Amino acid sequence: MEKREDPRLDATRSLALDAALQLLQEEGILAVTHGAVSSRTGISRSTLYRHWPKVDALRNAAFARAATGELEAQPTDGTMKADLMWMLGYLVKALNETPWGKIAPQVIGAAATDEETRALLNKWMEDRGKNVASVFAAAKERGELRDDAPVQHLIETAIAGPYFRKLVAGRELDQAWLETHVDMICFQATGMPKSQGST
Amino acid sequence: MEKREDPRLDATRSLALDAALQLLQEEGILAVTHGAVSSRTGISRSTLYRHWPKVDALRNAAFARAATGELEAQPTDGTMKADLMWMLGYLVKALNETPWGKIAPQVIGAAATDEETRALLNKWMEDRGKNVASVFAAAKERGELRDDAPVQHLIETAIAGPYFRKLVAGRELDQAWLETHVDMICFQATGMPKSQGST
DNA sequence: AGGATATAAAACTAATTGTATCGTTATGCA
DNA sequence: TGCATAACGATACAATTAGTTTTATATCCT
Repeated sequence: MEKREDPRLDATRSLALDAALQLLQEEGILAVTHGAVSSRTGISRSTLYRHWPKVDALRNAAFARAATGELEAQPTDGTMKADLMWMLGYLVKALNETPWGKIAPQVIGAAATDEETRALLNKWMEDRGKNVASVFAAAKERGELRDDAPVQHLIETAIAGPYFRKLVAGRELDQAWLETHVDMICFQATGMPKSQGST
Repeated sequence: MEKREDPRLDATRSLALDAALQLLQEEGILAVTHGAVSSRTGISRSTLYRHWPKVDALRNAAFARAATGELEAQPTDGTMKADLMWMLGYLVKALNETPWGKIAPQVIGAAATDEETRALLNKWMEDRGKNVASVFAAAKERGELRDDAPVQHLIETAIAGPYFRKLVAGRELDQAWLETHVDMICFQATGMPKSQGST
């Protein structure tokens, strides 16, 4: 009995947010305005205002658009090093190659003054935390972890590395760096200087 | 032979930037406008425009204002743990208690689209890196480091921890967390599960 | 087919950015 | 001390942007 949603609504939303995300990446958050999106899409300004009555709503929607579709169910076999390489490699790839990597700094900036953006960022971070936590859980199962390994802190550190390097320090994330990072985490977790490689 | 600078110039700059920084902390970067600063200070809008012809220039100046006066020459004696606790404690304090902590997320956001802001942030990060590097250098001198300790990576990790936790993840930096963090770095650097404490 | 609703077009207000002009006042230097 | 310089204040103005309102047209669901 539920009425079907008018397909025009979603068509407009989708078209508008694609353009908004593009603007966001190319010219920054300040360039995301109803007028600019209208110009790019041909959608009239009044329609855009009906969908997102305030410019902040439009910008938040653009942020949210970039934060979707990143998760995937995935392998958890082999050594902790292999698992971490995969999981953090996934994160690195997201930062290097998806819109999220380009706009995350601006999300961080906006989160400082906008509750909704803060919530979006928290959710994203929480999801990353769960991903990495699952790797540690599997490693514990296998008995790879030393007894007093500070697991919570290591999870945070594992994620902090790529984020800080790319977004705050503005340096590059390549495969060599990632392996150094993962080796560090593994050493910390297992107490063993080097696990067997998996370049 | 150099002409003395008109003291009114610096008085205006100082008064205006104090207000700008205040606005930045209270309402975010978008609230920093010539009009708003004029209202707070009584300085006329035309004068502000003479000092900072574009709003970006004003905002960058406000950022720069927050990034000054943080460095200090300081002790480098005792164990690496003590040194790190001091050095990173200093960083934590800056993030928790100075304007920089409040505005850094917005600096990160602005750095994504503004060259000048990026340069400011890079400079800040570089200075932090040097601080922490000096601690490692002293530790090496003392023979505390294990041979294959990934020093560069550890420096980055030491700084990444507080920054990520506070600015990206939005969580709190307290003394207990800091000690966990420092213990982790020390373990990594020395290979010893726990150095002697210095809470 | 017909009612409901999404979109388009346009006019309008208010705020903000930035420029330009002019008179006033304080400063530095001879 | 006096005077040229230049910093400041006031005002008016143009251009852009955010946001509202109204009316007409096109599209969808039942």
